[in-house]
Amino acid sequence: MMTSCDQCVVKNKAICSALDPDELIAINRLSRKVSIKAGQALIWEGDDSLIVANVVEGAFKLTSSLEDGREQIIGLLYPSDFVGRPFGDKNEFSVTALADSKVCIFSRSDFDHFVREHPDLEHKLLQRTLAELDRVRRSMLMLGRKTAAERVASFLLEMSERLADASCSVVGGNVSNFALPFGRQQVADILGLTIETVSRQMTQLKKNEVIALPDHRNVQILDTPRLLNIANTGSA
Amino acid sequence: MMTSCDQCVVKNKAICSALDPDELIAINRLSRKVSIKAGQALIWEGDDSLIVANVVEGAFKLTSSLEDGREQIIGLLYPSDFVGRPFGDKNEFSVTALADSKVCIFSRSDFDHFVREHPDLEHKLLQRTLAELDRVRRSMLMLGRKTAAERVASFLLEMSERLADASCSVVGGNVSNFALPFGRQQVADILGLTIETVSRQMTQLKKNEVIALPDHRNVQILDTPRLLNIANTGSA
DNA sequence: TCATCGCTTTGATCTAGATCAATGTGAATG
DNA sequence: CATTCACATTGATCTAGATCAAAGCGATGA
Repeated sequence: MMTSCDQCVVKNKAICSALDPDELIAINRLSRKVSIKAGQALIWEGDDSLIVANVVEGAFKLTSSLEDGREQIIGLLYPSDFVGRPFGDKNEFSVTALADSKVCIFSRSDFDHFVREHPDLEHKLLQRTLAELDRVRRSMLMLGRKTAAERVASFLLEMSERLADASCSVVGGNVSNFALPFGRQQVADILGLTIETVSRQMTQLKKNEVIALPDHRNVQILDTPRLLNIANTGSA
Repeated sequence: MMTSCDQCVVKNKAICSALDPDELIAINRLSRKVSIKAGQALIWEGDDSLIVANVVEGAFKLTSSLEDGREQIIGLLYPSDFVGRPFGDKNEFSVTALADSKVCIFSRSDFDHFVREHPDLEHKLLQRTLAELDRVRRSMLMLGRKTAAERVASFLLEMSERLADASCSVVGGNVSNFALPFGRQQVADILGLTIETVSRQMTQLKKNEVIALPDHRNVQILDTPRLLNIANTGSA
């Protein structure tokens, strides 16, 4: 028996990978694929938690804002990532598409029930939540205690881990190429800085030949050890 | 049949509350109560994840540090809170007692196995982890985007929620009394500020009669609405 | 009762990063 | 191919909060 889950591009990485074929058929009945245009919100801060979803394609930002418009990006979500607040009645954060995206949506109550009946799925969800908690806690150290230079360096290293294009890496070298999936303002909102400070730190790194900037979106790490050093101690 | 869990002061609030009497007997065999003196570490950043625990008595801080000694407090742990990193092989953060404390310790591998065999327990753990994730994400907004005045006000409100002593509240009033379980430096490490800035913000709030400070450890909130306003907009 | 010690507060100054203000750049559009 | 528009960079200045440096407590203990 075929389900649309069989053809899902994230079936092996999303939490669904915990399910066997019968279970996939069951969960498939609860889901629907939805397209979201860049800039469109999937979940609003303060909304009741009515849906949860898997990211299938594209990218999202998870944000929290102050009344006067100051915004902090709390996390980035890529294909196979899980979105939403299961087992809770409010969404405390907004989820907005950074690029044209596709998600596989479930009603939260359907999902909650299904999860409780499938411990392996619940286990996958727990593991993901624990990993995300580690990641968020790491960024608390960054936001609370790191300088602008340290933040930008840490950010570039983290992005290169997530996005490094293996096909571009020079054999035997430590060169790493990647395209940031968003602009400088978003970087600033991730790092808790202003756009100008981010820009200045980037040009500084370029001047010192730690990175190259072929264009505004692309980054090439030239000297990983030095970048690592800056990320952890601020000193070049 | 009696187990020491029967007499445990946190049995109704800790994750163990998901277990029935038979299961309590089983998990009891895996646990041991340990006393930790104030200032002593239970877990070190970077250690292998060999144990997990429930806090039974006292208070702990969860911290992350930079090589040069800058420290960020990532969370506070009170009785019934769960400590440690299940289903992972490294502790990314340190856990240190703020006061003389007692914990109920499990070997991580024992605990991991036991949890996987008891879905209700795993569910409790998931709910706790999701709630903690919400809390940590809220503090990312604080660390990334709030001013010193906003941080201190938010902190006092959060502490009053956690620690407000009902017996001290004036009938019909909105007065709220509580004792901070730690000194100014720790507050600074929670808020990503220096001790001097925290102190200045506190005296400012006192001068404006938003709070009273009977002594260094005790706080009395005199004007909750105004404090709320400062927490969210910075303006008195 | 008065030293001592570990905080906390207060004051003076400095600076990293914000803010304000042009200027540059490159992709999209007529 | 100019024009525009959305970002990014760069420069000049300002300021919130850090840093440096003295005092104030309020416990402890001789």
